[in-house]
Parts: sequence; structure tokens; C-alpha cells
Amino acid sequence: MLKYAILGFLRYRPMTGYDIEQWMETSTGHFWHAKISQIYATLKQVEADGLVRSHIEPQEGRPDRRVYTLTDGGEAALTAWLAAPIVEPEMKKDTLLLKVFFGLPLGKDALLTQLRLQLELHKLQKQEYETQTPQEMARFLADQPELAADALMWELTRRFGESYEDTYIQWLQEAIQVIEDQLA
Amino acid sequence: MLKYAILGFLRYRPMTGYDIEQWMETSTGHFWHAKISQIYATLKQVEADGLVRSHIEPQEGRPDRRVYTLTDGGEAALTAWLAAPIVEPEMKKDTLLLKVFFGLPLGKDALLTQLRLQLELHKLQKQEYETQTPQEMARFLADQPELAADALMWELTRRFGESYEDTYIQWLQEAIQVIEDQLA
DNA sequence: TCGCTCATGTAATGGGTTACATGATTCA
DNA sequence: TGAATCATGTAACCCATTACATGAGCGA
Repeated sequence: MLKYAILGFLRYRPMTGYDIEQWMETSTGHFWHAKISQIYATLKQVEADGLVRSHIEPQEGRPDRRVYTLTDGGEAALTAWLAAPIVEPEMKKDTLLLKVFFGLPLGKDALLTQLRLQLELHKLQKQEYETQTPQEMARFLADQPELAADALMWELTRRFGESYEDTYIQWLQEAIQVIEDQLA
Repeated sequence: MLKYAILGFLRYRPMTGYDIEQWMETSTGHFWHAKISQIYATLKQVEADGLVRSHIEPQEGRPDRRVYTLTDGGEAALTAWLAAPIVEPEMKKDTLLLKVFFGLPLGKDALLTQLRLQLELHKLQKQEYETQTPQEMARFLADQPELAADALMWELTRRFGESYEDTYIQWLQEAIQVIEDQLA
């Protein structure tokens, strides 16, 4: 899957592994991420599969860049993947929910501490979606104005993040209430 | 992490790996799941760590059961984990959001097909939270009435699932609207 | 008779994280 | 002077999925 995220970024323009990691961190980061080491490894793979091509750009004073370009085969693979329907719901994992589910023996106070901490963190996260993320998008667009149409899609995913955090915050507040009221 | 889910279930009562999988599927399944093969492997590990103990219960006509019991060390490890604050936000992955983010070259119609399919699936998922899940919880409680207090926690996680699906559905409807209106 | 449930496991493979290794430039 | 940025990669390890293997009983 990371494979396709990489192809997606390379459709915008040729990039290095390092560049891809930067983009990912500030754009898809909240719903798709990868460590730099994995990106390098995956780039090697997709090059072996003929989906990308690379060449070295020498630099002075800093390490040479290996720049990857999307091939026609790569573009086709990307579109095919995009079009493939997602049939089965994705199984997510959420540590907090697991801790709540099994949390009774922890007792009221420790539970509330945990939940209140999460509430703070999710409020911060929401703020990031509201202020930070639009700024990043603007920066990308300033760099490559030809991606204006793509920015509409980016904005949709940003809004998802915002709504998700709203829901999480609301649920945490409700859970805190319930535990305050109904736990001894 | 699966490790602690397993300890959590064993706190309810001694169980086999098979039992744990059944519980997981119908209770934590939406925020924590595992394949049976991984459960068996992890049980072996936690036994080696002294967190659980096992004995064989012979059966006739069907395979013998290896029943696991939580040790004192296991209970302590579980509580310690529950109490440990979750400091960094969990990085989730969502294939649909990735496809939306890079989805522009797919074109209006294919995008809408994908989103409408997801809308159907998430509506089904919501229904499951509303009707199926409460029934499963009732079944567990009927079996072990002493877990009534825990059921309050279970219900909180069920409500999260419900809200999450509501949000997802709303977002999908909004996204469909935006794409219908603003894409050529 | 065919497939499902009960019940346990191993082996191979894939996906992802952490740690290691290198090295110049720039900014506080 | 010390940390961050730019830039690339490998190796070991852990977590998770898929495939394989076994076998009785039960219901359609």
C-alpha cells in the first residue's frame, strides 16, 4: 500500500526518498505514514518492478540525490489501484479504546486521568488540522500551482481529520461524564 | 499490545486461544483484532514470560483444550499497562483517505462509485453497532453476570464505534456532494 | 457428501520499526 | 560547541497475515 502512496507523490513530480518523507509527514501523515528507512526500501522494490526509474543528481557540500520518476507502467499501476474498490472494511487498532474496554480494574481516578490526557492531546490535534494543515497545503500549492485541482482532494481529507477529532473529543467528554457519574 | 488484550480477556475467566478469538471478534474486534494463529503464538510467549499458566483439558470426540489462566504476575502486568499513559497520538492508516487524496486522476465518476460503495458499507457497519453489538454484550453478561460493571466500559467503546460511523457517513456524503459539484 | 464448528499449532512471507553507519553545512 | 538539516542506505528484529496440516462430529 505504501507502494501506491509513493507512486501518488511521484505523479506530482520527480522526487527523492527524502522529499517523499517530507510530503508524507505534512500531508497524508495522519492517515498514511512511513519511516524513511521503509520508504527507501520500497523505492528500491518499485524500481525493480519497473514502476519508477531513478537517476543520481550530484550535489556539492551535501549528499547526492537519487531522484525517482514515475514510469508509464507506474502511472497505470497507480490508476488501477485507485479504481479498485475497497470491499472489506479496514480493521483499525486503537490502544485507548482497548484500555477503556479492559479498564474497570484500574479504578475511577486512573481512568479519568488517562481520558483527560487524551482529551488534551486530541484538542491539540484538532487545532493542527485547523491551522497547521491548511498552511502546509498552501505551501505545496505555491510551489506547484498546477496541482490546484488536487488540492480539492487534499482538503477533503483534511476535513475528515477535523471531523474525526471533533468526534473523538465529544466521545471523550461523554466518557469522562459517564465514569464520573457511574463509577464508585 | 495483543499481549495485553489477551491478559484482559483472561482476567474475566480462564480460556483457550480459541475462546479468546471468539470474544475478540465480537467485542474488541472493531478496535483490536488478531488472527487465531497469532493468538496461539502470543499465548506461548506470555506463558514463557510467566504471565499466564496453561493446562490441558481432555475432551472426547473433539480436540483437547489448552486452558490458560492469568497468573498474579499477569494481572500486575495488565494493570501496569492499563495505567501507563498514552503519550503520543496513534498513527492510523486509512486506505480510502489515501485513495481520495491521490484520487483526482481517477475522474469524477470512478471517484463517486468508490465513495458510494463506502457509504453503503459504513451504513451497514453502523447498523451492526446499533443492533448486533448490544446483543453480543448481553450474551456475555448472561454467561458471566459478575462482569456487569465491566459492561459499562464495553458500552463506552460501542458508543465510540457508533459515533465514528456517523462521522464517516456524514463525511462521505459531504465528499460526494463536493465532488459532484466541483469536479468536471 | 460437503462444508462448518471445534481445536491446536507450525512455517513462510510480508510489512514496519529501531538501530547502525556516514558526513558536510548551517544555525543557535 | 552541539544540534538540526540534508541525504542515503543496510541489518536485525518484531508484529501480522497466509498457507499448511490434522481430525472428529454435526447439520443441510
